[in-house]
Amino acid sequence: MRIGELARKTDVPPRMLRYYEEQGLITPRRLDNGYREYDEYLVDRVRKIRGLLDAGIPTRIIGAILPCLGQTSAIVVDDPDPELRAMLVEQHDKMIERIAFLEQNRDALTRYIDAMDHAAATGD
Amino acid sequence: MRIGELARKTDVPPRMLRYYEEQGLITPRRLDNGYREYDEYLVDRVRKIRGLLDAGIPTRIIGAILPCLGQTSAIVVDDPDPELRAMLVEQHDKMIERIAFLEQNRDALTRYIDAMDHAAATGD
DNA sequence: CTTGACCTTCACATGGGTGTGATAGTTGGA
DNA sequence: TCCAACTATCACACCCATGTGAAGGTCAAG
Repeated sequence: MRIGELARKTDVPPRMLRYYEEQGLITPRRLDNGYREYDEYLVDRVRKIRGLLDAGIPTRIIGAILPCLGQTSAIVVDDPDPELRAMLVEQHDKMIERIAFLEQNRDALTRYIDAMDHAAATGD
Repeated sequence: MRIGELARKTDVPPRMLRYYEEQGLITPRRLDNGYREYDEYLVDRVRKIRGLLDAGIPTRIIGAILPCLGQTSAIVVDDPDPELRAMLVEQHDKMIERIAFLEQNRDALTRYIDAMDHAAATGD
């Protein structure tokens, strides 16, 4: 598919798709026109990129860990690079932290909203 | 405490503490010198701000939800503003999304790291 | 009284993600 | 054939979080 369709499917503007390409996160083929041609699997990939960006992870890091996030992890393991491993562990730990933190705040918001609703239902 | 001590305790540079103040996230008292004086409870608050920023939440939103994240939620509920409620629910939902997303990727990283370790332990 | 560590404000810079517009080439249908 | 919709590249600009440095005030210790 071309860039417009991918943009529609992922709700990510073409401008950003080109930017992610520039950052090395996606590498579409080119048609004879020069038009970018995206494979279907890139839809998922772009969604993943968006999620990671929204979670505050910069493209540099995304580029590094993206190849390791596929469900078919068995294939990719061939060079036991200790530096890569350290980095993955680091990002893994950061994610755990973020999750715990967000869970806390999610619960706090739940409580607050419930309290609002309760206050509105009983007194006023 | 003054800004330097708070900076040390929270690992957030003074520059950023002033910035958060400018954004309305913290409001320290002033000594007769003009020096900022921070209460102890602001340590936690700054840590919360950092966590939210790290999670990709902009200061504008942080300012809006921060008053609702205290553990003493019972006190603050007095005006049942429906707009506020809608916003809180929106942020709450976004947090849930982020959590689910991060959990997925955390698990993917876990699997990948395990696979690396396994590959290193058996073959080479 | 001076020095050094702290604080103040102000301003300018930078980096990353994003928006927008100019200019131009391609394509497919009326 | 021409128009509309798409695409391409390039450039400029914006917001936001952050760094950095200048110029100066406060204060405690020597």
